[in-house]
Formats: sequence, C-alpha cells, structure tokens
Amino acid sequence: MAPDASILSTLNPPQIEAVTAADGPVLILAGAGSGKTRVLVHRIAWLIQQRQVAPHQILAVTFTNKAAREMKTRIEALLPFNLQGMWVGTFHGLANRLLRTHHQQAGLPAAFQILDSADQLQLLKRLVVDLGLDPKEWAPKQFQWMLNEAKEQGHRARHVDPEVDYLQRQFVRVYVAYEAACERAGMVDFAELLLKAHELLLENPELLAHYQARFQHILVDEFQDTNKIQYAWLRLLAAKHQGLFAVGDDDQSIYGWRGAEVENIRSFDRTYTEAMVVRLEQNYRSSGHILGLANHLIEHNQDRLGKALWTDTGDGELVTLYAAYNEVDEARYVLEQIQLHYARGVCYQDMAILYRSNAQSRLFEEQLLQANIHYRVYGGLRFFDRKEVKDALAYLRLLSNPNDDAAFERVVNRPTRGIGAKCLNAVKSLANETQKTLWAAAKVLIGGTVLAARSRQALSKFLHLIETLQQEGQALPLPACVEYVITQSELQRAYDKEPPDTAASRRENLAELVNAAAQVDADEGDAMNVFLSFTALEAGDEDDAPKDSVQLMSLHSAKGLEFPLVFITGMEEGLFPNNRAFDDLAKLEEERRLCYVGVTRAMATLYLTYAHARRLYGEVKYPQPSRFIEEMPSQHLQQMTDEQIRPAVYEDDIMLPFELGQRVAHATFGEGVVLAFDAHGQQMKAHINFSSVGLKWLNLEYAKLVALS
DNA sequence: TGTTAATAAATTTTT
DNA sequence: TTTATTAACA
Repeated sequence: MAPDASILSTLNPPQIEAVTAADGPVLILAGAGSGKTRVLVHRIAWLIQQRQVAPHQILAVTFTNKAAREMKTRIEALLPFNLQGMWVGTFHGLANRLLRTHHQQAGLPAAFQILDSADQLQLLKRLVVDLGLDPKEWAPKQFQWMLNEAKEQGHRARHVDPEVDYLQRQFVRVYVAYEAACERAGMVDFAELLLKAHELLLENPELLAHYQARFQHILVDEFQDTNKIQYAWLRLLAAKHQGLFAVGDDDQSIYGWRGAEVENIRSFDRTYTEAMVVRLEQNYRSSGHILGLANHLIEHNQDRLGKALWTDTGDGELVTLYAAYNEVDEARYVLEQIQLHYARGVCYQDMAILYRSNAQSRLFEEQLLQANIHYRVYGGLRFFDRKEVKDALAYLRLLSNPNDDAAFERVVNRPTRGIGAKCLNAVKSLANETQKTLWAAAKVLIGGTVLAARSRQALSKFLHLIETLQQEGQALPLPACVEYVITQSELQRAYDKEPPDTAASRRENLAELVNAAAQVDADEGDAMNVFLSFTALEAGDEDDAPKDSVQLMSLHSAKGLEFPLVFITGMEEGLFPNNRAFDDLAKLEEERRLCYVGVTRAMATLYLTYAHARRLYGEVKYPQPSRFIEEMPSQHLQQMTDEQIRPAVYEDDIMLPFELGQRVAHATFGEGVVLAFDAHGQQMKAHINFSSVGLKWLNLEYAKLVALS
C-alpha cells in the first residue's frame, strides 16, 4: 500500500481534492456534516507525510479550545510523528503565545494579565464614574460593546472620530482612559490580544519575516466566523507563502453580531484570485428529508455562495411539525416524545432540545425534572468564572502582578478586612488623580495621613499579606502555592457566612482549582503565568459524571454538534426569527442561517414546535408561526395534531374573537387582516394590517371590528 | 455592613 | 415572569 493510501483511502473525491490541493490559497466550502474536520486533519497529515512539510512549518487555527484539542488528537492518531513544533490553537491562545514570547517588543510586562468580559465591565464601570459620567445615563455595557467592536475592527482610540455625535465623544474619552488603565496595570482583554498580536507583527518587520518564513501552511477552521482583525492577521502571516487553507461555510455564519465578517469568506476568491475553491456537499450526518428541508430553507437567503447538501443514505423520516396551544403544552409535548423515543431505544444523551434564547430552557427543565429524566443545560457558568474561583485567581494575579487593578479591586476587601467603600474610594481617587495603579496609590496612602488610622492599618495589612504571599509563594511549586494562597487569604471566611451547602461547594471548587494548577506544564516559561492565561482562555469544562442526559442548549451553542434526535422549539415570529431582526435583511438572513444550523444538527429525527400562545415577560403573546416554517417545503413535513385532551390554555383562558388571517372591517380604517393578538389582563388588542393605513394595534374593547367572509 | 426593597431589563457568547 | 443591580435602611 502506498504511504498516502491510508490518508486518502477513506475520503470522497472532493475531500481528496481538498486534501491534496496545491500550496496556494485554498477555500474549502464545507457544508454541515460534510467532514470538514476530517479534511483539515487529513490535509495536515498529507502535508507532513507526502509533501515533507515539517510540523513546525504548520499553523492551524480554530475558535474554540475544544476544536483545537480535537484536531490535535486526531492528527496524532493519524500520524506516528512527533508534532512538537506545530502550532495548533485558538486565535486567542496563539495571540497570547506570541505576546508572551515577545512581550518586550509588544510593550507588555512579562506577567501581563488577561481580562475577561466581567473584569472588563467592572473596570469600565469605574472609569465611567471617574470621568464624571452617570453610569445610569452612560451604560458601561454600551461602552464595553463599542470598545470591543472597535478593537475587532482594528480601531484604536485615535481612530475613532469623536465628532460623530455626543455618545461617540464620550466613548473616545472612555476608550482613552481604558487603554491607559490597562497599560498601567498590565492588563489585556480578549480583543486586545488579537489586536496587539497583529500590531506586534506589523511593527516588527524582522519578527514578521521570521514567522512568515516559518509558517508555510496556515489552516483555519470555521473561517466564516473570523472578524476583521483575525483575517488581517492571517493574511499578514500568509503573505510570503500564500499557504492559506481556509475551511468554512457561509451558510453557518451566525456570529455577525459579534464582529464575524461573512464577507471574509464570501470575497475570498476575489481577495485571492488564484485561490482554489472546493465544495464539500456530500453530507454524512442527516437523512434526506432533513437535508431537503435545510436546503430549501437556506435557498431563501439572497446573499450566499451557494451549495446544496446531498446524501446517499435515503429519505429517512419526515420532519415533524407540532403546533402547541402554549409554551407549557409545547414542553409537555417534547417530554412526551422524549419518553416515546426512549422507550424505543434512543438514549437521552442522543436527544437535544434547541431554543433561540436561554430563558426558554426553564419549561423544559421543569418537565424533565418532574419526569425524573437527567438533563444537561449548556451555556452555564464556566468553572473559572465561579465567584470563589475568580476570587482565588485574583489573589494569584496580584502575586504575579500587583498592578492588576481588576484583581486588586476584587479582593481588597474579600474576606472583609475593614477596607470599606470610603477607604477604597480614597485609593481610587488618588489613583485617578496621579494616573497610578490602585496598588501604587495604596502604597502612597499607607504612608500618609489622608486615611483614618484604622483604615490605614487595614490597608497596610492587606498590602503586606500580598507581599508575603508573593515571597513565600515563589518558593513553592504551583499547586502548593495556589493552596497556600487560598488558605492564607482566608477566603473561606467570606463563604462560611453563606448557606452551608454553597459554602461547601465553594470549598470543593477551590480544591478543584488546586487540582487544575497541578495539570500545568511547568516547562513552558513561568508556571504561574501559564496557569493564569489558561484559566482566562479555557472554559475549564466540568466533565461531570457523563450520565445519560437530555441535552438542552441554544441554537448557537449547538453549532458543530450532532444528535440523532433534535427538537427545535419556539418557532415563532418574534422569538425565532427574533423581533430585533425584523427590519434588517442581513440580521434576518443570519436568523435563517441559525435555523439552518439547527436543522442540520439532526441525524435521524427532527421535530419543529411552536406555540399559539406564549407567556413572555409576564405577558401573554399570540405569535404567528415562524416564517421559516412556511419556507420549508411540505413534502418533508408531517403535521402533528394531537387529538388528546390537553390542558386548558391558561387560567384566564382568553377566547380569540377572530381567526388569525381573518379579514375584518373597521369604521375609519377600512378593511384589513388580523395578524396577531396581544392580551394585557382583560384587555385584548389585535394587530391589524389595513390596506389604507397599514399596521395598527387596536383595543378590541373599543374598536368595532366586523368580520368579513 | 449586610439585608431589604425598589427598579430596570430580559437574544445569541467560541475567547 | 424572572433576574440582576442598585439605593435605602437598620
């Protein structure tokens, strides 16, 4: 057997074309379930084995740590080589690596800390107040959003035009103050990692030349999700060899709202005119009906590169559509079907309930709980985001870098040690006045007389504690140091006031943190900094007892996963597509892609459900079925009309005076069509589209409507 | 300084 | 309706 046979023998013709493509720019349009990871992994194996490319000449980039890990393991399984020098990681992980290695050229301290979104928001809150802005009027959230968007676009504060409007002017002030604070404290947020890594290469030609020469092959996963700066970084690195191998699917671009530019993938063959484009359209996941439905749905998008999935495994089952009375009935129905399929031999873990917004999970959870069925809700708190874990990490960050303001503020009075708001405000305002970090300002204050003696004492004790821990911790191996810091900080004292079970769980999580520290590879540089980066960049998934449990998650989190049985719930106008997408075609198309992603998660069985009435924010809404349902061809669908007796709609059961879609006449507005109902207590309103005046909400108590045939 | 009452906000989240 | 955040209070 030829050596390449093992690498290529399991692939279909387009996959082989992709894997064996020439060195130049390549774009692989990989439809859902078409084996894109397989192509990436085999491409790398083929490069190494057939083209004699050295592992260290390869760079492979993903978005999630999970994807990076999976790629690494699969390559290792395929090749008996030592893959040491190969760079496989997330955009953020690789940027972090570059910045740690070349921190001097990047203008960063060796122990720079990574700010997560919560730290970032906290800092912005402080800065907004410091700048004399009322956080009520100038929401720090808003600035956070603007800040990250600007950075994703590659814009520094100096690139933002303050003259656009008043908000923009304030934003520039905040941005400038934020950048200064981060620089003083040696803190870098997620977007900053990418932006700085890009600038590092741009501003250091010899460094750039080095990496450009080194990385002959750059492979990118989920290319449709790259933002401007990520793509710029890739193009820059690939400028010499042009060995860009991008894999993605424009139809699965669902993160436009986070800065992802679908345009990157859409215009790839215009950016690189010599690029080779390969389409992977054979699907190995779903049955024919599911794929047919998905294909027709996505056809309704104007803006796409175009692709049609097919399978040779047959039609399979029809997709079931269920119209529920209300959201309770919807959950009840889903549970019923789950039990039915379980009885037929489908494991719970092979079933997924998908929804547009996380709040929808509650009803399903209640049903499953009642039925005593295990379930797992995705998208909860990351392990490293837990309060107690973040507290402990803040201490560690302070040891590594006392100037880390975010960490300082978090733990200066946790557990309480008599450093109240007044004392802390004094530190903050001095820091603000003198443009120093909180640590430096605190140092000054304990030597002066501004503070009351008691506060000065308390603050001084805290600074001493950190310094002592710093010195003594240095002598210890990392896990022992973490443990030492946890005990010496007396953090548990703060938790012991909480209910006993939470206190106990916090204790366990802190023990788990020590465990996590023990896993760190100490040989790559400073163990503490490696660990701290890790906790910022990795989710720290808790793979708790893998019980057989039903999977609950948002449609977004479902991307990349597959399940034999899938429920897509809440298929209603306003919910899915979300009402905020109504007036924007681009957003609406992204919603449709999200639906496409959901549909293509299903392997054998797919249910779509919607409710005629839904309680949302305490109000009962009467939404229309999602337009996406109408866009699905009926030959793939079966309507499920459950004739059993069902629970009453709601206690305050409301009779609808008209059918939806009923033509009605109004004395002044003329003729129109009833589109929706909305009830506020006893008052019922109807949304009517009049041919003369357009859309109107009318209160049925007063409006005299006459039904027309 | 910790608890309570009022008030506002409520897509989606790979890092 | 639920949830989080903030202001007022004992």
